[in-house]
Amino acid sequence: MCSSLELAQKLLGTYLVKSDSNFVIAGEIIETEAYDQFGDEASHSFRGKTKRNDVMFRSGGYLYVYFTYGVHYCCNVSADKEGRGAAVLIRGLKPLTGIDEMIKRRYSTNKVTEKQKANLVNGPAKICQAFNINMSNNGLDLLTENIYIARGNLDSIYSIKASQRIGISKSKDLLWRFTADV
DNA sequence: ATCAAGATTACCT
DNA sequence: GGTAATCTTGATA
Repeated sequence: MCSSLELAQKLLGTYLVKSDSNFVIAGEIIETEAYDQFGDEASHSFRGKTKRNDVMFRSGGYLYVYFTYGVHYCCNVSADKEGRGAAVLIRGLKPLTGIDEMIKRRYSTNKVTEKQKANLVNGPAKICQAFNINMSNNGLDLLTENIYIARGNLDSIYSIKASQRIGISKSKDLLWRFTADV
């Protein structure tokens, strides 16, 4: 598996999919951030392996879920090789399938304003809420389980824009946030 | 044992 | 633009 920097860009345009018993929900990944063990003080893995960040140190393709601010879950895809603490935070999606289900989970109603619709999955914790991803999914193998990444329509190639990562205080200068521009 | 900070969000002015 | 909500982790003693 490639580095987190590389993976963060490769994931743009792919689909994050979760199949539950009665439905499938999916969104196209349009915003990501790379985190790495070395040279990146903002990374959970910067000070080495712990119980919490263990999944970051696995080889690429595992789901790393963490709980933060006492409220929110965020999900990442582990990157790089075994022993290297690297991952990509999924920050933004374009809703594709199972939108009603996402709305229900986010707003516990099926009637929403345009504004709410626009804010459905445009943040890492919002995605976890809409997909019902939590610590029980931490360490899940994205190759064999009910949450996975699907290759999208290759026609939809965006220009990739790099920028500063959101919500961090250290290593702010790194341009490791990637967005898909139409 | 204690404590500060946190890869966020929603709601307020 | 500011802030409360809310709790776990990791660092320090």
